[in-house]
Amino acid sequence: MKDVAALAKVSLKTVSRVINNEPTVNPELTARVRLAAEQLRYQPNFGASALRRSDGRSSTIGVLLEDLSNPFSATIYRAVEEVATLRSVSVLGGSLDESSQREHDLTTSMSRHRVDGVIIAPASHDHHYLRQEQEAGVAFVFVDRPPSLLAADQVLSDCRGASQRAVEHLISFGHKRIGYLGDATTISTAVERNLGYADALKAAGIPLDPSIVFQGLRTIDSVHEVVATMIQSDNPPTALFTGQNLLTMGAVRELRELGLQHEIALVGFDDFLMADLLDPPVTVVAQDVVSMGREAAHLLFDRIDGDRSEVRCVIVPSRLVVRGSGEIPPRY
Amino acid sequence: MKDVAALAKVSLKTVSRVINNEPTVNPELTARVRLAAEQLRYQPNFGASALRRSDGRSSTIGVLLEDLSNPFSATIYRAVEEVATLRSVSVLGGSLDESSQREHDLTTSMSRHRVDGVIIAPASHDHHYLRQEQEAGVAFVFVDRPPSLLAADQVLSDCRGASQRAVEHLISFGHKRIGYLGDATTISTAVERNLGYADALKAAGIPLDPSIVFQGLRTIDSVHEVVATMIQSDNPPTALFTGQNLLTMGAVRELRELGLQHEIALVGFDDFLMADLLDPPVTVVAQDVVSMGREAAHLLFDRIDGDRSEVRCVIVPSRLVVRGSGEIPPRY
DNA sequence: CTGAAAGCGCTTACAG
DNA sequence: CTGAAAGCGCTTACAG
Repeated sequence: MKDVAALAKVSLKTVSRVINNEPTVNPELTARVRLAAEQLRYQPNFGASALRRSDGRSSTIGVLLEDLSNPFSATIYRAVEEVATLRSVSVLGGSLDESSQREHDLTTSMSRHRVDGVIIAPASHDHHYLRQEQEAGVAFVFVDRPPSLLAADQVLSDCRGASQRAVEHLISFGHKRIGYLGDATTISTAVERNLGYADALKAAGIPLDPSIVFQGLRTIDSVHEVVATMIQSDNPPTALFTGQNLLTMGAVRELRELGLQHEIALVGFDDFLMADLLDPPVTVVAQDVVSMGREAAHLLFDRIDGDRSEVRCVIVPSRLVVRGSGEIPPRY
Repeated sequence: MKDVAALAKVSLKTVSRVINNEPTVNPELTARVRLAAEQLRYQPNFGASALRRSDGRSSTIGVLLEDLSNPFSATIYRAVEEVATLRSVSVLGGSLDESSQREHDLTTSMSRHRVDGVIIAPASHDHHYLRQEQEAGVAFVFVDRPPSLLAADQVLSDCRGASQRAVEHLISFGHKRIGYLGDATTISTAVERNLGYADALKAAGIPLDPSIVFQGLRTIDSVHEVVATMIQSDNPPTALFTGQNLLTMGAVRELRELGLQHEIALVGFDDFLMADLLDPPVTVVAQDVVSMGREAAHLLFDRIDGDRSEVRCVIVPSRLVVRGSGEIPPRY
């Protein structure tokens, strides 16, 4: 900037004015500055600018999700990026991998980068440590999972209600024995989905049988054994409800291997690519992931723009996508 | 930092030494500084630190890919993040969407953030504009697609050779009439894959028939019409080679709709989730995307660490995954 | 409308 | 081993 000022024969301050598009600059000087900046390929230094600005804005936000390589996180990231781009805001991304340690490390890193705000799908269950940050003016929006011990905006999908409707859908086809496969119970959405399952059974007067409820499953492979065990038991389920993407894929695979894909009904939580091309096509609860990301971004930027209204909680509705696997009647 | 120094009753410089883990500090002072920092919840300011440091390092890199919500880009991002995390480096992510404009905007933004390096899967075909940046010390590594008019490290997958082998695989089952579906010819990998297709035909002495070669396809939907037209022509292909993920899925869907999924052979470039569970399971060329991301990250950090050796080009091998759809013999 | 001085939070270069 | 001064690239607050 010093060099630009020298070349354009104006003061530093005038260069600063031109760069920041302040209106009160003589057009001739503006032209001279722009030319000089062009010639020197001058690029303003965001960091130095943020350091001195009174609002301290870095025009950078953090997006901390479970795993940027999984389709759910990737879609949220992209939806946020879209909104951020419109405001020329850069995005620092990070994957938490269900680790509280990484959550701490990455939020610390965000704070050292002096981001204006953070969108987070948390791994930990105690967020009071973010309180200082919030008070220091960093906006936080929780997405997919609510904050614990911290008042902050959140964008969630209706896991419990949507799960209940999905299981009721199975019940409406005559199923009374519905197996449940769910993720780790440390994950709030997994708990919600399990509750929705229980709600549906209760509403239909079906007793909950813990021997066909499996939680704490995390991968496609972990599902295989569980499904095989359930199916080969004395009193196997006639339908399955899977609480997550990868678990659904695992169940599809195992049912196929057992040759039971047309005998045992299946409804999964979370849609996935090609679900409609499998045999049978898989009925799922589809979350509106793009809306979740977009909503979270809008909330965040509202806060960054100074919205001090009380904490908001946005629930994004999910819908049941009927394709075939969930409409198989019970075998007996 | 000023406050920490005051509370610990030491100079600014001593706080700076403790924060940066310089060894030459009296343990007692170190303890006092740490305590004060703890009490004040002091977080060092990366930006201010980078501004003054002699090496100017920001401990931030940029990762600019086609679309962070697609599995290929997301996997690369994640692999890079993994390596960056080990070095406590933050990652600014961006999606280019095949737009040269966005490529310019985002590289400019990276440069204003004073990133130490950029990993990029470019959209444009002229990268000489990055020359200044390079000379200013910013490392660039191109991934998936080579740079044009710029000398820079690159990590590519063996598109041409792998495509040739895939088409030869079809030929080995007796196919002589193999349709080609490919992405926009402005994308270098799409061109390479098409060349591999042509190589295989040539090596087998099969004339290339332009009436069954379709390029410039970008989405699942765009494929439907093309496949239908080819199949319903007087002289339809007995096999298809699809040059990309989404095109393969589109072809699977259309063949299924035409009821020809067991009649017409199909090999796709790029693996995808559930490909093995379709009927028939889909034979694909699987790129080692994680290795590509990891290699790119290692190259980048080598450069950031001062490696000034000549430009490197890493080719990551792909492999043919035989599953069923590619082993269907010709109908006639 | 323009500019000279001060200072953001930090590290460098030097003196003690 | 410790600290006072200067300065990174920028914006603020003020004077003209």
